[in-house]
Amino acid sequence: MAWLRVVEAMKAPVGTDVTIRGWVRTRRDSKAEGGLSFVHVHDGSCFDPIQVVAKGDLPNYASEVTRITTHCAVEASGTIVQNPKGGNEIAAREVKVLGWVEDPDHYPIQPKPHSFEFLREQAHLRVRTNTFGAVARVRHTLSMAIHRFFHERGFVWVHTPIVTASDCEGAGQMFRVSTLDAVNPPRVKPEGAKEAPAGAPIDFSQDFFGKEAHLTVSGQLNVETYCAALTNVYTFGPTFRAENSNTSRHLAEFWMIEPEIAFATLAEDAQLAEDFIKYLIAAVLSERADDMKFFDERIEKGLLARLKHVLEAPFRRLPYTEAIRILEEAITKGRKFEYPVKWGTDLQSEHERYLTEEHFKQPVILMNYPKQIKAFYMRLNDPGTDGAPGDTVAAMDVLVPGVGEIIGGSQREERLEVLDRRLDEMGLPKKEYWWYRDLRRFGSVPHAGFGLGFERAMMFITGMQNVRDVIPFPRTPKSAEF
RNA sequence: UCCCUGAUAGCUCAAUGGUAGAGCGACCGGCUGUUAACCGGUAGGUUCCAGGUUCGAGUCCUGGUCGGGGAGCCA
Repeated sequence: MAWLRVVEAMKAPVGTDVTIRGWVRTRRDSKAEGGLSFVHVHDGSCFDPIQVVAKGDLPNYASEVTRITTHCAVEASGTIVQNPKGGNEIAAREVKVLGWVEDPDHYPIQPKPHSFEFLREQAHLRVRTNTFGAVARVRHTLSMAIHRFFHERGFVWVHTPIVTASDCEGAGQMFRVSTLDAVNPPRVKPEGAKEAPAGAPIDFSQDFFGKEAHLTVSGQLNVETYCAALTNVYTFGPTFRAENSNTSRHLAEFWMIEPEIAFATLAEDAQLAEDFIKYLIAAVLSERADDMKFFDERIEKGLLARLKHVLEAPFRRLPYTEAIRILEEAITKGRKFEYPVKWGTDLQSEHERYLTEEHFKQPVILMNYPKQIKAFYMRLNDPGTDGAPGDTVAAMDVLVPGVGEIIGGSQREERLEVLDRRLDEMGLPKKEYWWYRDLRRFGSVPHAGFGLGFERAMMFITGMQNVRDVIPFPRTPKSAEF
């Protein structure tokens, strides 16, 4: 008898002989017809469990079937029949218990609502619940859609390194990677001295890589090198930030997607970002309609309407300078903000939300920011772009209703002399960027890219409120239990 | 890191400084092609940790640990 996944058994013709395997959600008993039990079994292949109907004449009915509790592992064989209220169920000929749940009184997961905070402490078991099963499937579907989007467009997936020995990837505290004795590390000895004096600098030349090494905070600088040969490339991998951030939107370990396109300007970068987001939404809506219906009903009311709106609305291109003007106008009309609006300063999230949720009511791509609030590698615009009162760079942020910033990107500075001036202005050592600068010396072309935080995209698409609940085993300050 | 807030049964929560309780879940029984099932009963406690005040602390005080919300940083 064929073993079918639950999703297949649900669609099998009435009369088919099947075996299913999985974990029990709930069991209900009836004394009618000489005793029968309704056992709901799920195996992760779809949102709904399948109902197994076990009758009292099964040899192990009293001894085992009626003792089944939530999350026992079972194998059930029988015939597909029509449920009186619609849908397939299995009239069981045999129900085997493959794994009991010991001490069900103290089993943490019960057939009842649990708080996400509690389930985070049971990360090894929470994936057996409705919500986290749905999150896992959507996360997989989103990952596949990301690769498919780029693959269909001729992009090459580049595996940028996890360990980096350059300490110049930009802002953000990094995790150190070292094999040195942390308690008693080797220290630099002065010329001719036998012993290093107390408090001397640590001698990283003796470390594994011969220099200080860290976990990556971004693959962008590396991926730019492949962009300058393969034209269209992207990274999709883990990223690490040792910031002491305790919020519902930050992780110490998260996944990031960073496409990089050659022979392209900011306008093409923005178009790519819009096409990308719409592709992802469409893919998840069509491939995981069951899970998305659950998120819409139980996690965020109106989620599907919000996503469909993003799918249909064109993304509004808006120069930063124009955004400031709109915000100042709103203030003169009486709109109150906690933080002031001033050209040259970064927009607060309340400003971003006003623009995308109240003023335009559609996704907004903010472009051309003041150079002083952006990174060194962003391309310097011509003076007077958008009528700006100061220098701007070709940066863009994609803002969406309900979540705010979801993508940050830019056209990169391809002119060596301008890049060098920016490095000098920001006090960054040119020597450390020697290979990045080489790209501007040997066949430099205009290019652009952006970064999308994968878990933030998950929050945007599922409506889940805490980033710790859209990754299997979240790493945050003071927390790496699993 | 800062501000606010919390930690009591497997879970969600109550308990004026004076015998630690309920609902759900688990277990037992009743009823029922059940599906958030329903009805009755039973069991279940290091009140986060370490000190302190008090005749007496779940409750008050001090310190810590961890959780949640917000802010900053950002993706």
